[in-house]
This record gives sequence, C-alpha cells and structure tokens, in this order.
Amino acid sequence: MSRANAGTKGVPRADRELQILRAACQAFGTVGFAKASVAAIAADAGISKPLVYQYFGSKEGLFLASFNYGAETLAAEMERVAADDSVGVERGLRTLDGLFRTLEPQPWLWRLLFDPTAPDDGEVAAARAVYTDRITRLAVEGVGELMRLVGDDDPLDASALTAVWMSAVDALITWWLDHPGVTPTQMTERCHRLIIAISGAALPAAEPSSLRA
Amino acid sequence: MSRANAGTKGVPRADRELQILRAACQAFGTVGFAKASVAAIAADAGISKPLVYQYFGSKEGLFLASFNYGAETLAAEMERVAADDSVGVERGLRTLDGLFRTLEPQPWLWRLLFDPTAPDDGEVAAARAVYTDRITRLAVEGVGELMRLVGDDDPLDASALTAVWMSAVDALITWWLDHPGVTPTQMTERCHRLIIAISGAALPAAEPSSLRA
DNA sequence: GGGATATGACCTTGGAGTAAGTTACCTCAA
DNA sequence: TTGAGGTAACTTACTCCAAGGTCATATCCC
Repeated sequence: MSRANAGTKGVPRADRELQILRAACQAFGTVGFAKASVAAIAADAGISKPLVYQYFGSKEGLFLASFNYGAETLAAEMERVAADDSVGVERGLRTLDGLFRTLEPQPWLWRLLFDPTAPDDGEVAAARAVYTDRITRLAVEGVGELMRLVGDDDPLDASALTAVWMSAVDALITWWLDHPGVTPTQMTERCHRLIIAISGAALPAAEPSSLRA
Repeated sequence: MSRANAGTKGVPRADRELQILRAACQAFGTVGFAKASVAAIAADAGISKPLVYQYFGSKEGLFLASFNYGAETLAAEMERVAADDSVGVERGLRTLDGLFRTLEPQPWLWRLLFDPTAPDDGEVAAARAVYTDRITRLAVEGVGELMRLVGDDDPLDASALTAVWMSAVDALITWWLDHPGVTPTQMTERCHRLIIAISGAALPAAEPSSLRA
C-alpha cells in the first residue's frame, strides 16, 4: 500500500529550515512558547511535524533558533544606533526609531525576546542571558550617560531607570502594534512629543528639591 | 479497607477557600496561569485536588477568583489615591507609593493582573475587561490632566503615554520585587528622583522642535 | 440518617516526541 | 544510457506523559 503524500518534494534543507523558522517566529512571538504547538507550526510551514523534529530536534530547539534569530536582529540594530555619538534622550529616540523600522516587517520578533512562557533553563536560558546582557549593556550605557548629564550618581537609580526605559520601549512598541497604519516616522515623532510632555509636567514637581539653581 | 486520610477535618468551607485562594494567588502570580498546576496549589494549601474542584469548579474558576481578589485589591487602592486632588506627576508618585505599600505583603498580586498566559475568553476575559477598564480609566484621567498641563491635545499621544505610564509602573514594581530590602518609602523617593532626571535630560531635546514658541 | 468535609484512584485529552516506511534525486559502474 | 544503491526529504501512524477533571467512597458531627 502506498502512502499518499510521503516522499521528498525536492526542497533543500536550508530552504525548509527557513520556512519553518519563519512560521515558528510568528507562532512563538504571537501566542508564546507555552501555547504554541509544534504541529500547528509545521502545518503553517506547509510540512509535517516529524520534519520539524528532524531539523530542529525538539520544541525547545526550534524556539532556540527562533529566539536567536530575533534577538540577533534586534540587538544588531540597537548596537548600530549605539555606535552613533548621540546621548541622552536623543539616543533613546534614535533607538526607538531603529526598532520601529526593524520590526515593521516582522513585529512579533519583539515578543520573542521577552516571552515569559519560554523554558527558563538549558540552552534557551543561556541564549537569553547572552542577549539580555548585550541589550541591557546598551540600555545601561545610555541611561548612565543620561544620569551623568543630570548629576544623579546613585547606581540603584540607574538600574531602576534602565528597567523603566526598557519597559517603556516595550510599551511603545506594543502600543504601535495595536495601532496599525501608524508609520515608524510618526511613532518616533510621537515619542519625541511624549518626552517633552513628561519633562514639562515634571518641572513643578522638581521645584521642592530642585537639582539646579 | 480504610483509606488513610479521608474524611472531614472540621475546617469550614470559607476557611478552606481562603487557604486555597491564597495558595492560588501566589502560584498564578509567580509562575503564571499556564505553568501553575492545580495539584501543586492543592498540595500547597495542604489539601487534595478534588477539594479544589469541589469549591472552585475548574482551574479557570480558581484563577477567576484569584484574579478578582487581586484586581479588586489593587484597583481599590488606585481609586483611593485618585480621589485625592493631586495632579500630574504628583498624582503619579502617590499612586506608585500606594501600590508599593499595598503590594508589600503579597507582591505577586501585581503579576496576576497582567498574566499573558491566562485564558483570553469566557468569564476570565470578562473580568479582565472590567478591571482593565477600571484601572485604565484612572491612568487615562491622570495622563489627560498631565497632557492638558503641557498643552498636548492629541488623543493618540494620550493613549500612548497611558500605555507607557502603566508599563513604567509595572517596571518599577518588578524592579522593586527584584531588590528586596528596599522599603516603599525609599522606592517612592527613587521614583521622584528618576522623574527629575528624565525631565532634566529631556530639556535639550525639546529645543529643536519646541511645542510652544 | 443526612449533610458537609475530605480523599485515593481513576478517566481523558492534548500535545510532545518517535518508529518505520515512502518517494525522489544523485552518483557512478558497466 | 541505464539501473542499482545510497542518501536526503518527507509522511502516516503510532507511543507516552503531564495535567485537567471525575467517581466512588470515607469520616465526622448533628
């Protein structure tokens, strides 16, 4: 008895791996590692589950590949911006702008970076640590410059502000994803206005214990 | 043959429900809905799985009860602060202060509110919508006052800033949870310093395309 | 006896992972 | 040119297991 669809279709491994990786990035990035199903990813890529296992070993292996792809893409972009000589708020805006443009064609990559349902041990944890370090280093650097600019040298303040900054980036990207039709350029302009708004509103609060005369 | 541990232990239903709810809040709030297991929660509460199902119906029902408890606790605190007459940054700081104090004894409640692995349909989704509305309303109100203060009347700007604000709150609370030993008072002071830092650093950036002449 | 509190053992299901076989292409000897 | 053997691509049809959910029964108190 012959099986209907078995047998090679002549697609080279590298091509199939890319197809699978694309489907996996989208699945993991939208529903998260826990809820994503390998069978669904396989179907989405137009092939069957065992082929995924043959090429990526396990669900975790597939996630690892997806994560590495997404994290590398985003980290590279952030480092590119960091290599400029902008500082403080200006640098923050340029980073946001770069991220909006990089994420436009594949927005789900962002969620991949911070998936809370991803395994927290093994190779995935290691890869996560590597990229978290790489990205956090940039944020810490940027925030450090900003803190120096205003004369606050408390390291815990810097640490907390770094967390707030990264979270704000997350929020802005998420908001953007929820408002299709807004271009990266418009978003960057919006971010600029928001920073001005915050700074303007904060001035009265700064009075009681002003930093500069 | 007699079963070792069966039979009543004389604990009234209301008490048990509270025990279970406490264990559930902690479990759901720390590992999230998806990774939390009902059996583990039961064990943690010192009883067996079927009792949980007898009292709460399902894993989803148990989550719903936990969510309602946590959300009500936090929403009530935020509304209390909102009833004050503070505006702008001052109001933001008071909200943060209230949250730090409310969360001190049971920090995991915060995570409960935004669990991305919770079911996104049925009663849970409904409850989520109710509380998201209630909390977002407060944030929108506060941000609206702030925007009026600085003369920005773009509704999308307000929407985005609301998202950033809520995310910043999230980041600060998360940072705080990662730094045990820091008191709510210290955290509030830190938040104050950070706002001043941001506003100070933003001033130069405001110059190139200032909003007001 | 009856109702509330409680449990061990079971059933069920969805999804990860696997075994074993099928098809197509490529290579190289005759 | 051909065809046999090797290998890469590919699938169906399973197994296995963790975790949600249920059943039948046990104990206690009124």
